[in-house]
Amino acid sequence: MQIAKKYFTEGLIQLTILLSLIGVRVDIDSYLSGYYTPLIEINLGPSSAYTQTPFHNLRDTLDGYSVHPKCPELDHFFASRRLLDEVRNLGSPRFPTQLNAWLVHQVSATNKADGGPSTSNNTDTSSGLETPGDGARDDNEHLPDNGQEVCQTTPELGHGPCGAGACGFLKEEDDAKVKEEEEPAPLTQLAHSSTLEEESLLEGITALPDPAHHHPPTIDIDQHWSNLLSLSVTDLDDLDSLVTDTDITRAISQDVSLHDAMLNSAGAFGVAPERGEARPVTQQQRTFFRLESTGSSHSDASPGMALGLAALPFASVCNLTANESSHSALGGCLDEAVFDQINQLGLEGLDSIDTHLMGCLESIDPQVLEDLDSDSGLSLESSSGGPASPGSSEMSSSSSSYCEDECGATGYSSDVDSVPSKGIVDYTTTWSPVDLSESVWHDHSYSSPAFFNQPPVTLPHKGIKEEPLSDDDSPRLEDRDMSRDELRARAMCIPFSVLQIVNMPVEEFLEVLDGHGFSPEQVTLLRDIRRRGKNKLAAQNCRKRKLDAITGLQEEVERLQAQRDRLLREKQLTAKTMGAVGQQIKQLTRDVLARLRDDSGQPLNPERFTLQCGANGRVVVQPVRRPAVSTSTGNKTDKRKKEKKQ
DNA sequence: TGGCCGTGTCATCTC
DNA sequence: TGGAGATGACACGGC
Repeated sequence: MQIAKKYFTEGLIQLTILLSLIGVRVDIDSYLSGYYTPLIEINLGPSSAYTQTPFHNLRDTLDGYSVHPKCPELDHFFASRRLLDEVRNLGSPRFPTQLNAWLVHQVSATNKADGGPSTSNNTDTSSGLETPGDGARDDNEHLPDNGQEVCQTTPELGHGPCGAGACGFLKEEDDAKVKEEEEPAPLTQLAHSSTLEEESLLEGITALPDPAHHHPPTIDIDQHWSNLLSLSVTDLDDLDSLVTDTDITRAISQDVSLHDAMLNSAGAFGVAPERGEARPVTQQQRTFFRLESTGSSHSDASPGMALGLAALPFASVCNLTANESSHSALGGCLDEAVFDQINQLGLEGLDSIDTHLMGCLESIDPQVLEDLDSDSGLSLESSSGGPASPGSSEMSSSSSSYCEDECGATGYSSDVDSVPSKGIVDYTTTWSPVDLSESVWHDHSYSSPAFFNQPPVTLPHKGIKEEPLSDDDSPRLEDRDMSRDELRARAMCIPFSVLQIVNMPVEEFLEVLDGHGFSPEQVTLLRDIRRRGKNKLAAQNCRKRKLDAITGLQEEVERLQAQRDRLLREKQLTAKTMGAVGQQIKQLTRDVLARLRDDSGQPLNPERFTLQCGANGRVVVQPVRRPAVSTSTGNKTDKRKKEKKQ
């Protein structure tokens, strides 16, 4: 249960950080303007298709900076786009409004405590966001009544875990808006948006049960976390029931937003809802946990997995190899804790397998190796298991440097259907030298959003492929499901998985080559596996970049075409304007000259005189200078014409 | 059955 | 000099 609490808490921390980050960087476009903020790295790390640098590389850099050293601009561009997509995918676009509501509440409390003006930066943040969330806020504003009516139209608030407490928030938001219209919001409040939103989030979780009592802004966050951590086993076990009792019937008709998820999560944290339906709550819970995932979009988490898994023994979660939802539900929660366990495993136990290795080498069937070498169609992915199979491999079990889930490239993934969960589990337990007695679940696949969107592993042709076999046929089935490199490595009794070989740092890889007494064939195979694996990742990223480049170029073409059309229209308009102005000048010149008289008292002939405006502003009447001096070419032409006439 | 697409792999280049 | 990444090209399988 401690583990579950830890995961649960870490998930909350991640979600809180995520929300605060979103709230801080309300100007999403700023990410596209050249900033290279840690936020990008944070979001880029676990999910970027271009960040195939494992953690062992990131840990030696400035918090993961220089992720893509060879192409930082392009990487940044893609990372920014990815970040933008992630922010947009977080839920309905109303979440900034709700965050602002928390912020308003917090600011108000702060101001009350400080005796300062009760203002809000709601306008500032909203104006900077330019998101549809403003529209949602406007919808609330346009309601006939505030307060209770707002509660009814925002079921996630009114009937959620906090009840009137949430209404109090919105009321306060409305009040803040009224005050905001009266006096400008101080810009300095923006600087506190991150902290305020984090505190507001915590406050929203813990203080919601008591709507009449608002915690002061100086509330101890540690106390909140202590309260959260103090949830007993029964509390956690009852979370599902609590959640499913929540009445969010009205929320069914709405897109699940970040705010929806948060409020429901708050309801799960010890607030007994009054009534409700199970399905929409579960849906929102899924969204909630998706938010705290590693940036991937698990769209099909299994109902009931959200909080139920938190109470499961960790090993049980790990063994859900065929259940993608397990990863989607608690992936973000588990990752960090999982890596802690990964770090504790290490490669120390590898030294003890040399004896076993030698024994295996002696038992290698030469024919097997020959068959393997004759096939170049290596399939690294098939052995990795992919994100669809959480129990993919034990790659990260040797050290944190092998964490593929957190830092592996999220490029294109393939062969999910070829991922044999059964084979993987057996693979990790039968021949891996690493102690996996704890059944640590690591997703060592080349994590990809496409992977997460894929249905669970039970694919049709896979089912056809897995005909019932006797126990004697199981090894052959595993061999068939494993990738060729895995088979090669297994046949050569190489005590590392493909992903281990691919993702371990070069220093460790060289140490492995030197320190384990591998034969030259084994060394060659290890190098080939590593090369193929890395090249596979590189190819995936290369293709991804290519597609993104094509998309970017298409957008650029469209933009330039629009710009060209606009410039052409401006040109035409300018020409028309110039023509009109010229006509006006001519008319004015004629009028002026008609009013002027020469020495003989006759009006000036516009054909012979014109008006010239000098540099000093004086207007001077000048005789029209006819082109008396023509070019030599013109003279020649005239002469020729004359000669022809003659 | 041919075309398209995604993917893995190899060869090669560059850093 | 070797490792790693990038990328074009090719093969293969699925649709």
